[in-house]
Amino acid sequence: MDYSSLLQHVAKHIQLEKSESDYFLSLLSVKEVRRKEVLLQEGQHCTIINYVQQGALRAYYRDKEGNQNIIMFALSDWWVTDMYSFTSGKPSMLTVDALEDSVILQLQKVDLEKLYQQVPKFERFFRIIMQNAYVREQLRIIENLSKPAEERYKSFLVKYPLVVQHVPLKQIASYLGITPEFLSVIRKKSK
Amino acid sequence: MDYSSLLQHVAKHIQLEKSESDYFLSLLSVKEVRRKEVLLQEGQHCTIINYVQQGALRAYYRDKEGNQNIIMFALSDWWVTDMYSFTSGKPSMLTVDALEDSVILQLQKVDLEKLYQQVPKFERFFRIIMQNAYVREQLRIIENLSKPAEERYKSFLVKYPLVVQHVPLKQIASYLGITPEFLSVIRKKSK
DNA sequence: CGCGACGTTGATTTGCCTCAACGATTGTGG
DNA sequence: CCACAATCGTTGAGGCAAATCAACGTCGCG
Repeated sequence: MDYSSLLQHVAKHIQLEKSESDYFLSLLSVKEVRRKEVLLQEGQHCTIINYVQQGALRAYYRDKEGNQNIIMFALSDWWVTDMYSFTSGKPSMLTVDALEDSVILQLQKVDLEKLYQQVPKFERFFRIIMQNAYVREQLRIIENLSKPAEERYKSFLVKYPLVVQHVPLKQIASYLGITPEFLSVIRKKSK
Repeated sequence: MDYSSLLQHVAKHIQLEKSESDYFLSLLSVKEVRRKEVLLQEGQHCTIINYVQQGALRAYYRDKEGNQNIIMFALSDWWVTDMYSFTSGKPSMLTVDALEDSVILQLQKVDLEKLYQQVPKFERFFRIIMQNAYVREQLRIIENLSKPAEERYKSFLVKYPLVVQHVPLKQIASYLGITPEFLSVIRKKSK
């Protein structure tokens, strides 16, 4: 298994000794999933954080009416889990599944706690990851509150060009909080 | 100045030696603000993170049309800043001002960096703070995507009863992403 | 006391949804 | 490798949630 992309990703924020990165890698397990395979089912207790080495995942919330509301896409180099369930221990609200065949590195919550103790630098690493995640979610809230659907769509195209290549339009509609039909109307206007 | 509420808040997540908490407190400066006073103006470079010791702040985004979209309320024991600007160094998108006379403890970005170096435990502390902030924002996105305005309002009443006591309805409407007029319609129905 | 912010009401408009239908792909089992 | 089914993207008619605009009484504050 080639962990170079993960190690490069980590190296952007903290510097590790060889022994530290070895220890870190020893805590991970590799999971290969096929398209549509479910990594986390709504209602389960989420004890795993996933790093996408290759492929594409998504996380969605299913509401009372059964609609899927897409909360995030996760391409290569992204961390994804139900952080609410992961931190609180409560049943997860989200389902995480694979948009295409993917290679995932998994870290158990108990192992993450050990990692924090053995290599406190990872507190810094995940502090930065969480901080960025917080900022991203807040920017999304700002967009949702202040912009109409058409602008949110254009902004999405600019912000996540890679996602656009991997994901059908109806899922982008769901992420934007609109129906596929209405996205279609928007797209026609822009042409 | 009585820092006990801040120290109790910190102690929920990390244990500090006396020398460590003394150092931490030495980095803070106290700012007393009056109702309507601005702590951070949109467009400024945000280099301060604020802890609300007493009172109430809010952060809002002003869109092209000039509408205020309230991003967060911050009561006692909350941290508030424009985290986007704080971390990226870019001009802030948010304005932060006081909803009532308040006592704020301020920490400069450079001092926070020093704090991380001198007392690495604070990496853990802010990792947890950021993680919680991330989860909160994600839950808000889920609500905004999946629930109609009336349910979001009811849910807000349950989740932030203290805010309701401090804040006029039109600001709650803005937080919920609806107009004051429509909130009024919702409230009439519930009676 | 007077003025501006607030909360409310009603009439009208609009952004987006629902439902139904349709070709065009995609993918899958035989 | 084909045939059929499922998913996708799109179009249109009709409907609803929420916005806009205007008006009004109330209240806290200067």
